[in-house]
Amino acid sequence: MSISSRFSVGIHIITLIEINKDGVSTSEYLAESVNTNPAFIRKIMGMLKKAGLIKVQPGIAGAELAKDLLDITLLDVYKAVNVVKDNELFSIHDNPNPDCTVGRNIQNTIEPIFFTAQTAMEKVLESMTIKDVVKDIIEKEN
Amino acid sequence: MSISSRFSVGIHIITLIEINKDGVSTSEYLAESVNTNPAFIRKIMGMLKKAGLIKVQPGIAGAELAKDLLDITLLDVYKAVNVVKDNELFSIHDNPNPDCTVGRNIQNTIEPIFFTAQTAMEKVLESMTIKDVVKDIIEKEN
DNA sequence: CAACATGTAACTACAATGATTACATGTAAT
DNA sequence: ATTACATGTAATCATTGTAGTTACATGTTG
Repeated sequence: MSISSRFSVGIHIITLIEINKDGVSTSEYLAESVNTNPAFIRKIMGMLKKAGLIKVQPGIAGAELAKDLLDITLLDVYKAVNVVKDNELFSIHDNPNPDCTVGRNIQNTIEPIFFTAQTAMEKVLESMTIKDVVKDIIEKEN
Repeated sequence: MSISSRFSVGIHIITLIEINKDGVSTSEYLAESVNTNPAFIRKIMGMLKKAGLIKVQPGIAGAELAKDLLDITLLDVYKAVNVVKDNELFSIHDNPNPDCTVGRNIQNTIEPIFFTAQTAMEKVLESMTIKDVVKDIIEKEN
């Protein structure tokens, strides 16, 4: 199991739109950098648009950021591309036997632990912004 | 995407072996509590055994814990059942375009962030032991 | 040897992913 | 308005992982 690459592709897209802000970021242009096909990029762009992170319009070439770099966290992107449902990073087997001490309690016991673990992960994503990513890439280029 | 229920089932199995320590925990008995089939339970038991968490022997009915309750963390179980490969909770799209500033740096920029996030999640799992789970279940019964 | 449990392999149905094609919709320039 | 081109979106496909199930080989004990 791995969290879908839509997440890393989403980060790539937003980062490139910023770095290419003086140019026109079409789905074809972005697809070439990501190394996939334009339709897949457009699907993800649709999700980012729906989440209010980027601006795209039918018929008009190119995408722009809809928010300041500092106001787009990696958690925003993660949620936008719908890779993990709320509180469902871990799946819990269903219908354990209610006639068994463990069976009738395991779900309620495990659920808060999984929630805490998932939240800890998401907090890290929330602490990083696209600005951090852009900055790091620019530094790596020098 | 969700992390396989093998993880929660693994926790269930170990917990039940402990709570049923005066009885015999066969794969059939465990399967009934988990509400699945014995072969699936045996597959997971094989993983837990390989990881040194439980003791099982071909031909001999029942399983026992191989370690003290306090020494089995949820991270141990998580790693045992092989639900997420090391450093691969998040997948990163491969072969981004090296001719693009973003393409040639995105992987190296994102990788440590994802590692930090995954580690934060796993630290939570490491802080909880089967003893905590058993204790919570017993408390819930009263 | 009989009864029974574990260890595995094989097969199935199902769902998610990412690639790809195709086409409808929308915009702008001529 | 027609042409050129970009976005939006649906449909299809191959691949992969999951969980369920059956079957049987292997091992132990009475």
